[in-house]
Amino acid sequence: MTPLPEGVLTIGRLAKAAAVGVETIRYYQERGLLPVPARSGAFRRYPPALAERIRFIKRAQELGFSLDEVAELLDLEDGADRRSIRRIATDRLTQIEHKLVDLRRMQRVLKHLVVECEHTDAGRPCPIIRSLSPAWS
Amino acid sequence: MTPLPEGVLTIGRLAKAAAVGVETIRYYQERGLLPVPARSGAFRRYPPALAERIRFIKRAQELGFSLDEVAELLDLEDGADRRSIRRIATDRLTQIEHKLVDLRRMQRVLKHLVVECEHTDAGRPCPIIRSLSPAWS
DNA sequence: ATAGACTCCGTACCCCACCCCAGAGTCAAG
DNA sequence: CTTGACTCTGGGGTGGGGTACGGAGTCTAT
Repeated sequence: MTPLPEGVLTIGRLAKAAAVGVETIRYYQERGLLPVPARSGAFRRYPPALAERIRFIKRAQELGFSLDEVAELLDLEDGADRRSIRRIATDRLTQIEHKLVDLRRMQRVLKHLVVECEHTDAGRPCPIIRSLSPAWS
Repeated sequence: MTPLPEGVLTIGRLAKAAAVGVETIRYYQERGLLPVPARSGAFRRYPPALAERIRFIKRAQELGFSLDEVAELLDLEDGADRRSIRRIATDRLTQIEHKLVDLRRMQRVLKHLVVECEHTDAGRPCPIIRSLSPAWS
């Protein structure tokens, strides 16, 4: 089970090299993120360099790109069309900034409610519940 | 089609009053977020006050609570067990703070990359792509 | 009595990025 | 040649929060 022709990997070895599951690789192939591999018999055979492409995908995901966005990035991978690449990155940046605004708002409201709840007379209604009840908005 | 006994709503009218879909109400019932309603014949009959409970749920969702968390809050709705209520709220707060840290990291990295890309020689590889390629990490 | 609006229930489907399984086939080492 | 590790395909499941469909039943106004 050593790579037969040197430098050719089975799907399992590629998966290990890229630290992903076998299913992930088949899935990426279906999504068009990886090239359709050569076959020897029924088995897929991969060049080891593909592990780098998979790690590229994983890194992009960690930055919050969806697989569709990653596919776009891969199409532009030669780096020639810098404007398009920047557009994808800035779009993503805008989404992140919107999400940050939302989360900060939630954080502010909840923090306030928790503090208020701690400092409110036990006899009176809990401010957290009260804030959710329509009559008190 | 006016409410038959005064102050009793069909599911459709309750849905309209609470500004949600009919399916949402049936779904909430299944999830245990709403009481099993009385029936007149085969049709569910609701007291109008339930619209407030539904709006409670929707408000809680806007603060980022999951339906499971909302169910917990509803169990504590009388507001007596303030400690438990605060625990749910502070748990949610912790989740939000973790998410904020993640998003700020993504924002920082992407911002940096976009700026770098703008100020880099067109002849040299795009820094955004380069940053995703394993060899350059 | 009939049209049309509403409701019933169950089931299936949406998105996303996979994971898991069964059953059959394949491969290399001992 | 056998063993055991690997791979193949196809299909289903996950979670979260619903939405959509469709045939049948029910209600109300005219």
